[in-house]
Amino acid sequence: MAVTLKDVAELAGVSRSAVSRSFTEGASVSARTRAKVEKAARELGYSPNALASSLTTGRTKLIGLVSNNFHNPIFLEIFDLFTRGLQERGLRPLLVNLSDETAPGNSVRMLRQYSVDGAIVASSTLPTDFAPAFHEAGIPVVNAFGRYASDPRVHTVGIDNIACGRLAVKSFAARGYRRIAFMGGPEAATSTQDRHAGFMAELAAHPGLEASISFAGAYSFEAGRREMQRLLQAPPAEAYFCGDDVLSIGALSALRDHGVSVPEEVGVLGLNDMEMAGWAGIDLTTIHQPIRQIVTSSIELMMAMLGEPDRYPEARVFPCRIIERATLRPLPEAG
Amino acid sequence: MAVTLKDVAELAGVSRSAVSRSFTEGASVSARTRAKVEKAARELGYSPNALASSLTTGRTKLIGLVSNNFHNPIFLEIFDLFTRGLQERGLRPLLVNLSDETAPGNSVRMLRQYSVDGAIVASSTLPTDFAPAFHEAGIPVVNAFGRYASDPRVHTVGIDNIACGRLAVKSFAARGYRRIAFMGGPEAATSTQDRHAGFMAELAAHPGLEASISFAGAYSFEAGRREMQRLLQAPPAEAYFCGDDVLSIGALSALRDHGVSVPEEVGVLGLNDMEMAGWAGIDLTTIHQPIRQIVTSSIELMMAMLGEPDRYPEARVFPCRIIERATLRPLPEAG
DNA sequence: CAGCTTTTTGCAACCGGTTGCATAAATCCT
DNA sequence: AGGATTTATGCAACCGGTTGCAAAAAGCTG
Repeated sequence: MAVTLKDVAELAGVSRSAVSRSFTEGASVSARTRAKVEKAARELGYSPNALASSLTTGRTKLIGLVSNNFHNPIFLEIFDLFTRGLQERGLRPLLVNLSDETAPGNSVRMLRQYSVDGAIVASSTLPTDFAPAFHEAGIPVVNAFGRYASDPRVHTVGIDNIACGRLAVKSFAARGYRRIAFMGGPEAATSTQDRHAGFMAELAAHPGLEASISFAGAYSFEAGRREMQRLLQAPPAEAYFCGDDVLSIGALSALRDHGVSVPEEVGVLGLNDMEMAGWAGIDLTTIHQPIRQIVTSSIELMMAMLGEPDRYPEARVFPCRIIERATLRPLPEAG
Repeated sequence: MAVTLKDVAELAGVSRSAVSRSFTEGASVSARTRAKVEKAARELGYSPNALASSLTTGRTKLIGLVSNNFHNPIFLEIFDLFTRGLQERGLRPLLVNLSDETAPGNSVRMLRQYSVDGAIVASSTLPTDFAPAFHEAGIPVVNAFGRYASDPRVHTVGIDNIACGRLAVKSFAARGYRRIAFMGGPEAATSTQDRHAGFMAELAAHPGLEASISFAGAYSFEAGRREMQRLLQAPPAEAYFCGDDVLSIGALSALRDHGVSVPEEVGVLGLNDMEMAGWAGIDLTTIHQPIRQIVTSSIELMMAMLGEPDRYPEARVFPCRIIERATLRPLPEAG
């Protein structure tokens, strides 16, 4: 049924090695044999079996793409960038949906069985020892959107969530908000913890500010809406830093229903700058996370590791900046 | 570096076949050897190489998941369902992002090289001969969200887009709208064509109605918004059937900006019923597409085909129904 | 315990490729 | 032209598993 090397060799009247060599870049074959082989291959509709060759070459060009964020629309943008970027470099994404799993055992085992050349863990919510487990199992790994650490155990690409937390407080202060609030995502997510930590740290530097803290159950519209509804039972703060855009949009919907005007009475600041944040009618002021750069950089790092598996681990951090839209008061005019 | 069958065999003091058999369900091994083997395997941290075994068994458990819809948030929901469903059945999704490709050649070749056991083409916009190309290359294929045909060449699971077009017109008529409009997605998408055809067909049965037709450039917010802005330069219709929810949401934003009240002055009907359609503040009346059932059914069909590759092709069609929300006038009270 | 069945085991060939090595063919040089 | 190099080719072993087959071991019967 499937046509193999042998069939081509027979038709072309050459040895199997000759066929194999004709299909490998830079192998020692004369132009004449290569031509014969290519002709025969074309006639038979042959294409080499990548899996069989991986057995001897030790490379499958398979990259595990591991994630647990299948409910936040920004991850569709991220998957798009990852899959395109990997494909452009001849790599194939093998997708692993963790669902609610938070231990690495299963995915490590599975990806080892499939001999992936590497794994990209794309998540901002997994525990810090998740990605290193791949490294320990001998799988080159890049942790995209992972927690920044000054002494990373594995390659990490993302933003400094602590700095984001600080940035939020600074922006609030600069715009004259005084009673401010942190409304985080799930408390177990490392990104939430770091943003929270940054928020608190910066708060200490602004004695004039008062802050309140709460957490939503998930990075989702419903969770944000519900949490804001709960908060609105008491007099609200003047500005909320929400854990994420989709959470912010949920919060905004609760504020609107409650007849609270944004940004006059209450300001909202998101994080991510997903496509939807810029939609007319939403117009969310948010901290931009440079996902395109993070993805590109993660893939570059992966490519580098394929050539040099023991590459010394590094953390790549990208700066975030505020995108001014309509849910936060403008900065007072300088002058 | 990697630990193989041979290592385990040596440690356990048995033959390589014995080890192989210990890891295959229902093979002929005594309990005693299996125990020895398992112990040795555990000590060495062995797990069998799925790719090597695929060479002889002819099964990789790899399923190509082919799509080009990486800009419509509903596809995140769809990917979530597919990846979970496949994983639960021990299958591994190999993701193919077509970007703007519309010819099957590349993906067929690639998936053949990786000896996938099957391919799921998940798209409502590809040309009708896309999925059959996999079949012709000997790859079992299911076309999810594909065009319904009474004589399918390959397994097709989805909705009857023609019926959806009719349903839209019927709903408009029942609610007393008279000047109605079809605002489709990209004209080249089969789903757009079918919804359009259904719309026109049903229109013929309602002599009292007047209709206008237009198409947006893509299934996206921006495209919907821009198209509605264009339409609003002339007096608008009373009700629009938009090609898709995200398109509808774009249209709604243009209507709102224009000060047009929905559903009083203009009604909007979407299609898909993605999560976002139900968000407070959007509350889009829409035709529900049962994506969970479509995905589950596609996977079932794939499983069936793995056992019986020449299975006679069938089309599975799921009914759609209107979800009543706030962007269409209610039905007049019966009585 | 012999004789017959059934179960377990190892051998060896195979899956579809790659690659080191020795040899054959082509090319270069004087 | 003849010898020295360089390039091209095929053989055979190997990658990490599976599996048909025959032989060995175990189980059963009387």
